[in-house]
Amino acid sequence: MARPRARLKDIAEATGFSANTVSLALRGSPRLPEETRELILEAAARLNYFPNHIARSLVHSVTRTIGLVMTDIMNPTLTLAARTIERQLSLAGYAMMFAASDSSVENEKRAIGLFLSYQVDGMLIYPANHREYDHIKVADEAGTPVLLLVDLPDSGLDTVTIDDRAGAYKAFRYLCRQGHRAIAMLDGGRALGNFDKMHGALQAVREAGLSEEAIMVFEPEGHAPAHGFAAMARIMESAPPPTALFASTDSLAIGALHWCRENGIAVPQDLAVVGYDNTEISQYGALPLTTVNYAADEISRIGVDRILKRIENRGSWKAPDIRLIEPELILRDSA
Amino acid sequence: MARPRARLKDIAEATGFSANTVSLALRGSPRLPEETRELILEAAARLNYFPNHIARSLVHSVTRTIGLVMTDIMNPTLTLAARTIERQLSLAGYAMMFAASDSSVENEKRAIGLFLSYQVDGMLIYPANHREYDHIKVADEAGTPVLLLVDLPDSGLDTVTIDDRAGAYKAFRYLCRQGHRAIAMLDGGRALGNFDKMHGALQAVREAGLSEEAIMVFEPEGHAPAHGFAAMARIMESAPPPTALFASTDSLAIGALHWCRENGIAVPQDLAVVGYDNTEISQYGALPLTTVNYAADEISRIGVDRILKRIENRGSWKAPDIRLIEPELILRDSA
DNA sequence: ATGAAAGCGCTAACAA
DNA sequence: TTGTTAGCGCTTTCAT
Repeated sequence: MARPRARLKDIAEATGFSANTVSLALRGSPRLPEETRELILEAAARLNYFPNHIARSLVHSVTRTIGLVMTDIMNPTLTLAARTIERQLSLAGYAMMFAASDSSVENEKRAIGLFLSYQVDGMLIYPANHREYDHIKVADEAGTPVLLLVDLPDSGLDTVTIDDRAGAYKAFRYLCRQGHRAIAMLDGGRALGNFDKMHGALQAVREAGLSEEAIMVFEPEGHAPAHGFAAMARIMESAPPPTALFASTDSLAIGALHWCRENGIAVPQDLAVVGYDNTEISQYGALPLTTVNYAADEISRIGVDRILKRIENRGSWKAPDIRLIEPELILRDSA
Repeated sequence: MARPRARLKDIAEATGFSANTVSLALRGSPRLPEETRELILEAAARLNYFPNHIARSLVHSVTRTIGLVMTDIMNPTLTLAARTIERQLSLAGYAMMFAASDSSVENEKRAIGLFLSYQVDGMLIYPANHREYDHIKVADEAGTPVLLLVDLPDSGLDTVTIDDRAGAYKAFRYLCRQGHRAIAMLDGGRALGNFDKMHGALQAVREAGLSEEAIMVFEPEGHAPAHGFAAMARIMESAPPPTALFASTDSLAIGALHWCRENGIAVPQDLAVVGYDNTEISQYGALPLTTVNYAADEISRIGVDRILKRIENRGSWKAPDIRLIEPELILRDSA
């Protein structure tokens, strides 16, 4: 029980061949006679052998592992992204290591350091902060390809992400066209230095011929539904109260809806609500919620493709590439 | 740019010491003079050195990595579990590899094989099927500790999980006491060989002095909200229709609620709904949903603790331990 | 057709 | 206090 695992050497001794021959046989080398190979494969099966990937990695300096660093997997968008990424990697024969930063740059640094020492072949990063990303650049420059899933302006890093400016623009254009003139914007990104959605909102409001004051900005104290819930009390105290709400994530929107339900605000009759980050949960979630489709699935697929291509190219690498995917509104009975 | 990473040897050459001394210095050996250590640390920093964990793992036959295999991370319960597990592992200085089986035993086998060849120190498994688990036992017996997050009867494997029988019992006892006599049970576990919830339901119904026919069993065609949605059409066609619904996961319940909303069924007035697997989403989710608290958080914490203890004990291992956590009902305005 | 030897980057045992 | 040697399990020349 729990005897040491079989090694090449054990198979070698069991069959009378050398470790080298065993290695060749297991990898199906054509230059070995049928007979020899079968003998070895049989012994391997009998000894319950399976290869030690760690040793192989050490020889090749390639681990076929990639690291995924995310802020918080409880955010349904990121959950979906994580799932798709794992699937794609698995199909490509890569293993995935996972770490959560909880939006803390310190945690993110630690995770990246961990992954580097584990010699991952590349990393997909959903960064904690839009301003502090030197540690990410350093990793990339030291030779471990990094792909960002959020656009960090001027980072010079490879990126595949949603065009949040365009997404917020579409949401606000839609609300303006519905006649709303007082739109609350519950925006969790500002504190982390992300003003993309704000810029899109402003553009839409301006194009509609409205004053910028049509947008009432609020910052939640976190990203969970509870924070959306808490913020609503403040929001609805405004005079006059908004007739529409844009929430920068579905999680916040869900909390906001909960507050409305408890406080007798009918959605969408009394308050139109637009979320951001469409996921299965909200799609089938019995919530009167129009959302901007973050398309986490699509960026994940494209992102994995991209980084694997880069890893497999090794030396030859061109300019960093920033790919923005434009999201669409998913209309339901809201707004 | 992308020059090969610095190794101990490089620092050795840069400082004039031997690789061994450098290794000692970097690990803070007390038997080195202050001066030497500083010299070496400085050079290491200058060369941007960080340790190659792969090489270290090869020497120690210990990777400080554990593998997590789950059916589907989109299930909010499992999302929460994954997060907690990652956190706990990270605190303990372990890295986590992740793989999803999508409830396919084939995928699960592949994932486990992958993890074994990556030499993980242990695995946490949320199994795909309640009957086929030989491949899991084999891994454990071959010396890689496995901890199950679902109880597989007679598996003889270490387990930390929710007592689903007790959970379903409480849910049905509650519904019976509210006067319900026709309770639909949307149960996604049966197809996979899990009858725990069914047993709990039967017990409650019997104790209430009702016939077993008070339970109307339905099997969804999958685990996503969409499957709960689809099943509802069949469920509400029954004559007479049920006055209460028990859904074996919150995802199914969410889909069911969506169907109710689209079909003018008021919850909980027309139909009481009890879900299973309480998560943040449903807690703040603006849904009139009573749920059984799966306590994914708690089992994850206990589970990680357990497996790390076992790993660190190495040789000495006693009888397998099955720990059942009893869930509670989270009442809201439903039922 | 098969084997011997060297080496991936690191650590541990033993010398000096 | 520091260096030398051997070896973790595997792959890769290069011999035979």
